[in-house]
Amino acid sequence: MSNDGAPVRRSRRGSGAVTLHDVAKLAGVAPITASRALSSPTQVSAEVLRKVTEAVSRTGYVRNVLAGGLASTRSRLVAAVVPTIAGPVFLQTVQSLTEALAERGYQLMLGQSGYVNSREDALLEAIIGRRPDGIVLTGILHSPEGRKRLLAAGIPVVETWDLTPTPLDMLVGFSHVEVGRRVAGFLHARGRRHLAVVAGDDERSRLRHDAFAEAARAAGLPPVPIKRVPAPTTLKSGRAALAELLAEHPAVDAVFCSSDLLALGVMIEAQSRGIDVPGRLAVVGFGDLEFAADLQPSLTTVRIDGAAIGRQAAQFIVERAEGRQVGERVVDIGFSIVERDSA
Amino acid sequence: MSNDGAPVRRSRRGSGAVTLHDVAKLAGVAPITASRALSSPTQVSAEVLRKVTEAVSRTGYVRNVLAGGLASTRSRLVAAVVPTIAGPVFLQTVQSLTEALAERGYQLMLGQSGYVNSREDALLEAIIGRRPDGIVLTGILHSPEGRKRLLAAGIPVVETWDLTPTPLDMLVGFSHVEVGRRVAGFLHARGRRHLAVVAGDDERSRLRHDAFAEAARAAGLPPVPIKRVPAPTTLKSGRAALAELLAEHPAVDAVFCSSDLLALGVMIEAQSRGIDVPGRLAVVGFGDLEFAADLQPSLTTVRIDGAAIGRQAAQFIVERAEGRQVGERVVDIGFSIVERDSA
DNA sequence: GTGAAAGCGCTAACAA
DNA sequence: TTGTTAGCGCTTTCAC
Repeated sequence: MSNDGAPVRRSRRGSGAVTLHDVAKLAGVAPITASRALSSPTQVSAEVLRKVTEAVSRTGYVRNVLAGGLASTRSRLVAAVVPTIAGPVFLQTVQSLTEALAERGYQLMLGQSGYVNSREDALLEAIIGRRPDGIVLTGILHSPEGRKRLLAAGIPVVETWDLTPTPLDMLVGFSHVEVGRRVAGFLHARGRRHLAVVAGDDERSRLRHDAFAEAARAAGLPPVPIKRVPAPTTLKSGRAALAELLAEHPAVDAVFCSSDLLALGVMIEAQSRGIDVPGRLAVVGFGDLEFAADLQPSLTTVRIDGAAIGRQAAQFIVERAEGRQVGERVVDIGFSIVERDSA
Repeated sequence: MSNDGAPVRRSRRGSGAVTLHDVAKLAGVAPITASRALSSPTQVSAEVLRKVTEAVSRTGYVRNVLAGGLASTRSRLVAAVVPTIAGPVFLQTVQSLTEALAERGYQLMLGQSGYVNSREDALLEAIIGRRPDGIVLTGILHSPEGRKRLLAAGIPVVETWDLTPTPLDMLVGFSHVEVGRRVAGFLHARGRRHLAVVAGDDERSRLRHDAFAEAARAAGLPPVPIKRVPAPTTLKSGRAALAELLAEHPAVDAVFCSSDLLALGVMIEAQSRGIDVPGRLAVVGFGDLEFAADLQPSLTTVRIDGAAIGRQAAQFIVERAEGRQVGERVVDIGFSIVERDSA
């Protein structure tokens, strides 16, 4: 032991965990070599790889991604911002995003912006502070300053669930206007004449329903009453909205709802009033949530492939982070009208 | 300019973003002083605070939390592990957890373990690699090695949604056994004699339903048939399960479901067969999801305050991270039976 | 109240 | 293929 006299100045700092240095020492190589053995095994000799692998498993070493991220300016962290995770709409997207990222060694950090933009600033600060390799935005960012900050931070941004005319950066979505038009045409073609809307109070649903109303007008149908309910939408507000709607517009024979949950509420209210669906009233939902097919009657609805949105967003961000240039930066994921019994 | 001769070796590394050094220089103080102005403003003079604040807003500086975390060995990151986020059960918990953490300057990183434990190892590695200040586990961690690794990493762990007899560390939950007993008593007291169960295939629901069946037996009721459906539970599987159940046990007059979604499926199937609920069949759900109160008939169910679980978990972890010792490390959040029309 | 020095644990850049 | 050096951007420790 060469501990002769001089005090062993073991620093009190640090986590005390096994570091790459420990592993390297045990394997008899330089730290950088151990690092390479872990991140690009093909670049080291078989012998080194073996020794390092063994040292890792003997020590239980787990790489400190924070330190790695600091050194490489790549955090392998992706932030997802949703209004709230509690609405079932974006769940599939968040789920598939998490999975697709995890498969490639990235993690998801979750941020909830709420439906008001008060917390948005603090949220952005928290996100930018982590230097994520990308941000996935669901729903449009409210404030122009927010958009500016994001751009200024140089973080790749994927906006989803909409096809905005002026994307910040990358975009995965579909046309809400087209949805509105197509559903109006669908109902019109099936002989419905008194169309109505029950909708959550958010930007995207407004796009759909303005287009819906406009298409109805263009087809020569009477004006479309629109009942707005606060976001997030609930079964309860669907029931209440139908009650109000029928009181004011008894002739209504078709309702387009901005979510399947709302549609379920409308159907339950109709049923409890003895109104036949679809005989007397057609109901169309939005989202094709898992329960839609199994309702009685089964729900006709607009299907969005939320999981595909998540996967595509993950791919965009990973490609960008790894320096591969992405060709097309806007993807229209499309939608389809799933025709079932309720309309 | 003292740029005489010697080349200005500007490194090509780094993100190019504004750093604390830039802010400090602009404010005319040392970096450490700028750091203090930002993290503990009370420790610097008013003058310094003013200058630093101004420099921050002029440069648009956002602190690099990765670097801070590396230096302080506190990442201000908390990992949440759920089987899948797509089931509505844990949503409230994840939502309130995210919010409660954000309020205290912590962020949530989301991990999905799936209902099989194949991905669990990779997930744990990814989590530990980020050196989170805490982990919130929902549902028991499957493998003993996983438990060992977590403990070895020295990361505070909060287990939720259950009251395991041998907690890893901290615990926020309720007794599933007690739920089963109480619901059995509830149905028995209302004159039901032929109890049955429709349940998702997970550990916690098994606890509830074994206790439910046992309580029924103890009360002298006939054996309780249990229909298991794969997790995650769906409306569809609820419908199918009731159909099977009635075929095999036509006398059944009460069904306890392991989720509200399952209960909704059971109710819809009953309705489509002309079986009166609650007259001929009582239905009890689990979770008190937001739609439960507005079904027709409204759903009697077991209410768990998922948001309270999230808040308490956040508090546990933050207190631990900030060195404050937590007194009681196990909290029983309780539950209640919400009596509505379906039973 | 303020600052200088020394890392946190890792990887980019350059060299051999 | 492997190693040396010099940071990444921040905060701890210790001194004034």
